[in-house]
Amino acid sequence: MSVRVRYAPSPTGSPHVGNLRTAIYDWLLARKEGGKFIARLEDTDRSPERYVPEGIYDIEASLRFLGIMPDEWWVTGGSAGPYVQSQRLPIYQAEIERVIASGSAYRCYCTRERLDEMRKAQQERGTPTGYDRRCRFLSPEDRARHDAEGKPSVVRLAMPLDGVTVLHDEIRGDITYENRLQDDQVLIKSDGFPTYFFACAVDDHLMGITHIIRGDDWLSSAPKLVQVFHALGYPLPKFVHPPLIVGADKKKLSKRHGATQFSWFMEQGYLPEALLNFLVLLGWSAGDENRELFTIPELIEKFSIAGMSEHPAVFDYDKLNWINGQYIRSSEPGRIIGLCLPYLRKAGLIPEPPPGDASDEEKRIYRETWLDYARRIIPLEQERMKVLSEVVDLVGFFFEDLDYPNGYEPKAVAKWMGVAHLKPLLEKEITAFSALPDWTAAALEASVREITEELGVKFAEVIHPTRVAATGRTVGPGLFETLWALGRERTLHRLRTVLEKNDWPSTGA
RNA sequence: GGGGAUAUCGUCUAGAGGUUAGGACGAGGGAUUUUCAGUCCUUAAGCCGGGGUUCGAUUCCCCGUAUCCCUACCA
Repeated sequence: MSVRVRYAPSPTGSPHVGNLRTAIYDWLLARKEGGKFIARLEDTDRSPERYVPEGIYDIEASLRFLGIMPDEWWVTGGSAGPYVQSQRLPIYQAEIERVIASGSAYRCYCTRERLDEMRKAQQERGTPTGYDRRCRFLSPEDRARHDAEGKPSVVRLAMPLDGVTVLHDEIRGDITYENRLQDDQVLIKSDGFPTYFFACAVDDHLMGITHIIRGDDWLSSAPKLVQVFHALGYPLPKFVHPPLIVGADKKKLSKRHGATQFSWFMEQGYLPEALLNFLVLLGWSAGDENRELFTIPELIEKFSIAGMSEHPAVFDYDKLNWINGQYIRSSEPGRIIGLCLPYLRKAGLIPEPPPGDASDEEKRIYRETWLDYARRIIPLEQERMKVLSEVVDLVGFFFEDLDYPNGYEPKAVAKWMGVAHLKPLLEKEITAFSALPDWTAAALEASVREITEELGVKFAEVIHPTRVAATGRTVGPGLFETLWALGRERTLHRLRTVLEKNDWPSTGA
C-alpha cells in the first residue's frame, strides 16, 4: 500500500512552527516513499477563539512558502474529499449511528453543570478525574424518555472497562495503557460536530491515511483514538509521535517564548529552505553525518522515521539565525536583492515603484535611481545578514540624506572627526575623487593610499575618518566598495558637507 | 491526585557492551583585515543518581529522581 500522510491543522490563526515541522515530516515521508501528502482542515471547534476563518489563508501561505504543497487538499480537491471537516458532517453522522448501534458508543445526557461539579468533587477528593459513566448504563426506557424530551446529548465512546490497549508507536515502540483509566471520550458534541478523536479516525480511514504523524502531546490520549478505530471497525494506521518543540524553559513552545507563529518568521526574512532545514533538524537527524546543512533533495533521500529522536527539542533561535545566514550567503545575489527590496520600500528607504500605467520614462528613472542603486548596495551586505529584514539597518546610510552631523553616530564623530589631519585629508580626497577617471573600488583605493603617503599617517588613520565622513558610522562593508556603491556624487557631497560644517578648531588666524 | 513519555556538553544531536564519547550552534582565544560581519585555526564544556547483568557499562534491565505532556462537549 502506498504511503499517504496528512497534515491536519486547525484554522486558529497562523500555524505554530511545531505544527509546520510536523507538516514537513509528513511531506518528507510522502516524497521519500513516493506517496501522497494530504492536508485536511480540522475546523470542528466552532468557538470564536478557536475558529478563525482567515486562518486558513495563513496555513496555505505557510505551506506555499515552505514549498511543501499537498497533493490533495481543500484548495485543489482530490479523490477523498471534501478536505474540510465541517463539510463532512453527514459522513460522521452516518458513522456514529453505526457505532452507537454496535454498542461501542452511547448518548450521554449529562449537563455541563453536572460534569463540572463531578470534576470539582473528584479533584477535591484527590481521585482521578473523568466521566462517571452514568449514562452508559441507562435503561432503554430512560434513554427513550430523554430522547422524547428532546434533551441535548453528546455521544461518548464506550471505553472497554478492563484489559489494556497497546499502541505501537513507530518511534518509541509498544506502549501499554490500562483501559480502566481511560475516559469515555466525547465523540460527537452537543452541537453535532465531531470531536478530534472521532473526526480524525473517520477521516484518516476514509482518506486512506497510512501514517498518523502528530506531536508527542497526543501520546497520552492515543489509546482513546485506537479504541475509536476499533469501535469503527477500521484497521489501524501506523502511529508516529515526534517529540515536542519546547522553549528555553523546556515547556511546550508557546507565545510566551517569543515568536512561534510561522508568519513572524516569514516576515523577518527567513528563507524557506533555512526554516525547513532548521525545523527538520529539531527532532530528526541524518545519523552519523556530521552536517547541518541539507538541500531539500538530500532531506528527501535521507529522511526516515528511524532518525527521529524521542526527547523534546529546545527551539534555538541562534542556530536558526546561523542557518539562515548560511543560506543567505550562499544565495545568488539577485535573489537576495529581490527579497530585500520589499523591506527597503516598507522602511521608506526607497519609494514604491511607479504604477503600471506610468510612462516609460518614469519607469526608467525609478529603475536607474532606485533599483540599480539597491542592486549595487545589497550584495555588499549579503554576508552580514542573518535575516533579510536586517537589510534596513544595514544599508540605511546609503539612502538616508546625511546632513552632517545629523544622522552621524555621535561616537563615530567624537572619535574621528576631530583628528588633526582630517581637514587636509578631506580636501585631498575631494580633489582626487573629483578627478578620478574611473569610479571603481580599485581606483579609489589607489587614490586613498596615495593620499595616505602624502599625509604621512597610517592607512587606518585615513580609512576610519573617511568612512565616518562618507557613511556616518564606523561599521560597514569595505570602505572602497562602499564609496563605489555610494557613487561619486553622493560621496563628494558628503565629504564636502563635513568639510563645511565640521567644528574646526580655530587656527589662530 | 492519576496516566504516559523522556533523560549524552548551555542548546541541537551522533555514537557503540571495551571509543581520546564525534559534529554543529553558542561561548573563550588566535589568524586574516580598513571597521563590523564573514572565513580559517583553536580552547573549554557532556553520558541524572543508585542498584543489577557482565571480565567490562554512559550503552542492556530495575528502582529512584527530574522534566515535559495528557487528564475538556480544544485540537
